[in-house]
Amino acid sequence: MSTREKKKAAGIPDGVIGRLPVYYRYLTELTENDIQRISSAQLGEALGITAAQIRSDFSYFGSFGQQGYGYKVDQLLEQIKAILGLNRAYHMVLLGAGNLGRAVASYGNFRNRGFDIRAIFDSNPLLEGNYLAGCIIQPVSRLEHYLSTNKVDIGVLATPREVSQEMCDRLVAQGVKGIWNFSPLRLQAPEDVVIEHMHLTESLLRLSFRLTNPQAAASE
Amino acid sequence: MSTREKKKAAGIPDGVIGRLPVYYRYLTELTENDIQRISSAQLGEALGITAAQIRSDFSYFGSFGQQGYGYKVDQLLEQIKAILGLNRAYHMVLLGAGNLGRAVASYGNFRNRGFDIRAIFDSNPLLEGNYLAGCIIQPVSRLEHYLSTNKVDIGVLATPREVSQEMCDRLVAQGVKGIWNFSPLRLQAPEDVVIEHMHLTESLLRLSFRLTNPQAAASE
DNA sequence: TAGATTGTTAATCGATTAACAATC
DNA sequence: TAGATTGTTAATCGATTAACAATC
Repeated sequence: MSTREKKKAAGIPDGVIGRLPVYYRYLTELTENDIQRISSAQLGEALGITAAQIRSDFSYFGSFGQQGYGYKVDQLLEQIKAILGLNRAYHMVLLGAGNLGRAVASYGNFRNRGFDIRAIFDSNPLLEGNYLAGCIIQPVSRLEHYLSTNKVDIGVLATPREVSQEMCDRLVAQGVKGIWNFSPLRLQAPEDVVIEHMHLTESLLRLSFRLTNPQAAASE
Repeated sequence: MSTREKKKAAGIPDGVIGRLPVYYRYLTELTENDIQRISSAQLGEALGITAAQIRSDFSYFGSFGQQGYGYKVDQLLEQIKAILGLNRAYHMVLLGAGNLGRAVASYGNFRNRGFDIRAIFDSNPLLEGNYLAGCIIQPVSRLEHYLSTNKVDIGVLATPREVSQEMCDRLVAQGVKGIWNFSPLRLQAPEDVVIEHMHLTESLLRLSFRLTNPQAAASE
């Protein structure tokens, strides 16, 4: 077993997973500015990460550079896109067309990267039939029918806290493996379901903590 | 120097800061259900955290329990509220009244905890004068005047990426020490400014990674 | 070739966990 | 008092950093 296989077998650390999107965004910027070559030292300088950590992060997935040269930006970007799973499209459904749901549905930054919200459900009959981001808002009772006739990759939960767990269960029961959760609640789901939390309140409380305890800072 | 002082002097680990809001929410739930007493073992069971870690986390800030008894829920909650800085009000301004800004302004979950958005700015003249969450939308040119006559604690950035750094600079120049950043950009600011990022795209990319690399899971 | 920079190993650092004396 | 559980110390684990042989 190679070092890489050993590292990977133990699971990719959360820190690494968190930095991959950061690399992705910066490399995208570099290609937009026609920069073709970068070293781990330059990358680290730009992102506030040590060069050793960057090389260590990449080494979980392969060898993408050349000694004495560094990395070809476009090649490295392609590798990271592949690692992040960005070479395919994701079929998404949105549950909850309230303020937050509408914002997510209208958010352009991931739409054009293959993350397509293709159906929207809300329990409010007043919203039924309205258009939102190119989708007709459907009653939640139609959820199972939709999921059984469409292979959905990701369910976006922008529902009130009280119903989020039930909605999560219904998504999972129909085979949805990814949940993007905006409701202020830790969801329970089987191990093979991936849940990513976007907790506005927790984020704001961290900010509040850091404002209240300046000495605790260090972060970033 | 006590152990606690030594620990704290080295800075509070991000992991601890991240768990504090989790404790806060769960303890709030317990008080709502009139549960008055809890041990670190029970707390850990409920939150998927080891009891030792919970006690270690608390010990950064003091001794809140009693041997042989555990913790009084209401006392512990009060302590954590104080640690998180929730015994005061925060004067907030929102920059950007687009989809995301509107969602944040309308989001109730932190409004009633002393986080008050008291002014909203947008560069779009069509939005000027409209009401949003009880505030009149003002032109961005009024920002400095507002900040110079109001002590603002937190600026919420829901602006397009292109202008976010400039808006951040203008907030910081007028003494705003906390930035809640929703725009897909790492902001530059002096050390004493606390920046908390809410990066939708990064979150979605982490989800995409975990869906693509199931073996990497382990998380949560 | 000489210079530069990778990928990887070893060393360090820091966070988590286990153990237990203190004590309610 | 006996039982339970804390707060803290020591042990473990894992992630980050430094160093360097490999090599483009």
